[in-house]
Amino acid sequence: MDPQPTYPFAEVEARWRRSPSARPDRDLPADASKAAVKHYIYPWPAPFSVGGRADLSIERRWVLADTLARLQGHRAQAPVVPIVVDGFAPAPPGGRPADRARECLETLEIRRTGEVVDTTAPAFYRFTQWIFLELHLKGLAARILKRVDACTRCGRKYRFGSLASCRACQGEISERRESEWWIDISGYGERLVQDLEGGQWPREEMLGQKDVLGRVRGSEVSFQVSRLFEDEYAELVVFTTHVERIFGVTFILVDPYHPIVEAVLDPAYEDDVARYRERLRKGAEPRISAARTGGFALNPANLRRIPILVSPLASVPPSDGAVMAVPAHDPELWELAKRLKLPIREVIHNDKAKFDSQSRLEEPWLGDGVLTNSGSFTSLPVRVGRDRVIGLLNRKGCCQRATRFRRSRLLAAAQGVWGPPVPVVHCKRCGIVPVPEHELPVELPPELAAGPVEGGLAASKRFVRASCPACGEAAARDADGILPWLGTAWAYLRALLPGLDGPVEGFQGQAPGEVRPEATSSDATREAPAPATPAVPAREAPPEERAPEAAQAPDSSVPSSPAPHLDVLPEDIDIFAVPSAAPAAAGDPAQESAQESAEEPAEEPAEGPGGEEERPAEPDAAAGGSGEEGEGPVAPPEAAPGGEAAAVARGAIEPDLASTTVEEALPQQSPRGTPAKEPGPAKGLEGGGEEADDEDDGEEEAADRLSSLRPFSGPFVPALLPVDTAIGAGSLRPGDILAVRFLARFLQETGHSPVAEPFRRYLRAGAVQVGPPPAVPPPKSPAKGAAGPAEKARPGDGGRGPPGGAPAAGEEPRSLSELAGRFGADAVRLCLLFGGPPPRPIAVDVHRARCMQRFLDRIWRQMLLRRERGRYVSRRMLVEKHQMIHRVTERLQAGKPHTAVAALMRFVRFLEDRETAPEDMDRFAMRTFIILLSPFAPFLARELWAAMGETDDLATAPWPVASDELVHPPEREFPIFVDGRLRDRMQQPASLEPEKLESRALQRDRIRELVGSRRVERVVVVPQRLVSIVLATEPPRQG
RNA sequence: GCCAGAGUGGCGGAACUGGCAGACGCACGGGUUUCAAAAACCCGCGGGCCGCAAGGCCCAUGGGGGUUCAAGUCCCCCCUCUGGCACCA
Repeated sequence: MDPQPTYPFAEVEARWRRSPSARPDRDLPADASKAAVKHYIYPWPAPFSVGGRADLSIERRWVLADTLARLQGHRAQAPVVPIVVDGFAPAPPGGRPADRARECLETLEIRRTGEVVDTTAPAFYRFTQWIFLELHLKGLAARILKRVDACTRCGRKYRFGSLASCRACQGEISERRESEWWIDISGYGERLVQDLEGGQWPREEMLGQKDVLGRVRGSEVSFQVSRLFEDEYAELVVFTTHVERIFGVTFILVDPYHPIVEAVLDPAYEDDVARYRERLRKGAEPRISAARTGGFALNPANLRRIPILVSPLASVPPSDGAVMAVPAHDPELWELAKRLKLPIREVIHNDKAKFDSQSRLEEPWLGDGVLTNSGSFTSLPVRVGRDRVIGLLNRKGCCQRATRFRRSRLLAAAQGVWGPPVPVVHCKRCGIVPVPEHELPVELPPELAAGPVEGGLAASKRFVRASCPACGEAAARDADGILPWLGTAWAYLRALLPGLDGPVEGFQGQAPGEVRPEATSSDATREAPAPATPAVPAREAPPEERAPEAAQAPDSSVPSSPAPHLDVLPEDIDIFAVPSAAPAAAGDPAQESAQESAEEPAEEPAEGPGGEEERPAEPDAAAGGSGEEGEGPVAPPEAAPGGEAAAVARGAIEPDLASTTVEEALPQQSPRGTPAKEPGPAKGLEGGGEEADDEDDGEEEAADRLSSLRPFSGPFVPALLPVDTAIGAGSLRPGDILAVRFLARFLQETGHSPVAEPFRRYLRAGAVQVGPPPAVPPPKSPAKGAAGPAEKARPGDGGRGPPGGAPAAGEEPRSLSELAGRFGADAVRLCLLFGGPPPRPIAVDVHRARCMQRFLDRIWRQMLLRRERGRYVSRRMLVEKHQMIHRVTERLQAGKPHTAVAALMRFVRFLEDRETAPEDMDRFAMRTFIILLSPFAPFLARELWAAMGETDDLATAPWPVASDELVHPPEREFPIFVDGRLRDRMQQPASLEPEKLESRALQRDRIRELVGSRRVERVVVVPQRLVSIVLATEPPRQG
């Protein structure tokens, strides 16, 4: 035989790439109503880093999407497959990701719909910002100032109060404030959980999301609280899952920074609490500890006065900063009570518990039991008691059922994050003022357009300087960056709105009444909003030039000038100054040494100055700007002294768990805590922590402020949503998906999107590692393979033996284009599909690519051979063919492309079988095979198609349908079991009646022999399947 | 610690609602071809036992119990690993 012909992929690909009809991408049709677009496949946006990557995870998603889309294409549909590149994600910058993505798509012959969407394009993030504003106006997004501890040496950040010195470099820890924007989703939790059931979520994803949301059902109990010698009462709401234990509550713990502390703290205890806080911060206090506040609460059940203490134990979820302590039934509280000599009162009795001679509990009882010491509820079982207690307290008006969610907020923007700027302005007079819609986008300054820069937005003075859209006074732009998820979370809508790049009514920047004074004029990119290639004028503001503190900061343990974060403000706008009368942090210089991190800790986003005092301060205040650095007209004022200390002194104490300050309070941070009322999402946040029981009003009011624009209202949006198949990245955490689902709900509620659930089906595609498996895991092989093959494994031959150590040099340096160049695009596609089940991570390497290439060669040969000789089609061939159709179709739709490929391979194997004549495959069979092949290996398929002389368009050739009759042939083999063991088989008509199957089975020689003289006790016949014979147990002679 | 998921040949992995375990691929062994090698092609390939052979039997889906005519699949206990949560989103 001649040397076996091989598939000349290079030549074929070149030919088809050159062909004008081969342009792989397409646009949404102009007229939606005529279009056959019915199917929407959405590969999750991803960062697309530039340069050699050892990771083809995105390509895997794209190929999977493309393969599924091609299948639909054969079903007379033009599926929509947008490609979105998330440039803001923390990927190494240094190029135009969108361009590289385009190249890659072309290489792999992936069809996309429309242009590659880049989240970093101002035309895109204009709407990210717009959505952000909608969230803000609806009262869901609010700004919070948060304390963090940061290492003064390496900049690493830690939770406030958690450490005494840097875990990584032992450097000194100092407090710093950071601003963050959070979205309150507590009102959406219930629906987010419920609607999981309806969707086609893989079990794992569903559980993950539920887990992240962390729904806890319980009750809220309000306690009257007061200072020691005062009669004035305030209210404290405590969440608990065990109301029935209310009679056992002997004290109350609150977070050391809980706002209620302010209300109840007795002057006599002020020092104690302050010291306690400080000791906690330094790690000098154990977790199980507490300090008295001198405040008391009234137990509504038995009207006893119980002390209020501050303790970190109060912040353990699901509690949100206050717990009613029942020490008798909680180990930690038990220990605390013992230490502080607080009373312990048994309320759940069980004889199994340990009691001392006076029948007092000897250790906390955690199990079940009946209520005791509980007034009229005594001796009720816990379950019953709970309902009764709720009933009682409810009548007293101090208890209601409540649901909490562990994740009730989403981080939407933060200081130092590289992302679209938060489109608001901070004005001394008006507070937080949204940038008007028509001024969107608020573009990134040029030095930040291409990638993150140390110090972030706040470092750009020109950016920060602005004027208040409301009053026209000088103001400062918010310097926080919006997190990547918010951009990608609406990208599936963007892809259906091709016009969104251009002018959109209501959004064009240069509207008549535009108020944008000096701040704008210097900003080059401002003028050209649209698709914007922000001509980056080579970093006009090198980071070094700004902020002298940065230079002095790195290792100085000396507190630098307090709060350098104000250096970004123009000197004449002293917006966030704190009353200079404030006790200037006198007490505590250490707290003030906020400073920038010179080097970024690897895992934290770039972090900058900026961030201001909470609460737009009273206008009369002025903190001196010492004007350290007079670059241009902008002189950074000196920071307002005593940010934190002053705040504390004024009593503006962080309401959230220990470490955050709300600027516009999120509901659950109001002193009362949050009643996360089920049905009503989107309570107004405005007005600080005022109780929003009149939700309707709040909502209406908010609605008034929402945008009247409907930019997302193209014809394709209702036609194609929800997305039919979303292909998520393996790296997506459940919380990320949750965020997208939340946003979808929000957009639906506000009338911007027709669907609340964005995805009909969700597939996850795991990571792809390029190259050979990481290393030889040494512990693995020695035990078993010691003698045989392990010894013989030849390490030398071209990366073969998987455990054989490093593959031959020269083989391995790889990239997508190199692989595609050596083995062809189809082979790479197959690698990505065949590598394993989508959710799992796979590897792609030269060896695997070659295997796929070999498979393509085998196809090539068979098809050439049969094109010459094929004449007829046998029944055997038909059955094989239809089984292949059935398997490929079903497996591909099921999201298991690797088994679909296996079905193709199986068929090819059948063709190669000796028993299969070269003549046995007619033209139709070949057509069918090629069509089935084409979603997986489009180049080869197209070449074969042309070689067959077919002239119709392969891409839209109708997908074959498997005939049931042939998939399940009329004659089949029935296994026969005797006593549960496979003993014989017989060929019989598939639909033979059970009775006949039974009798024919019993008549078989082999079965008669096995049965012998024993009695047939039972025969189980499964029609279409098998016969199972049960014999009576042997007569008991050898028993 | 809490919650969830997964453990199948030497490897990646198949197996629809309980119904012939190991599809497909790799690796490995033998053979054909070749001066030789690569490539290609053919045969074999979970383990053990009986048999010259055809063939047959037994054991095998982390371990141990159970339900069933029948268990990788369902139930209980245990072991191991992974993921999520708990200190961050």
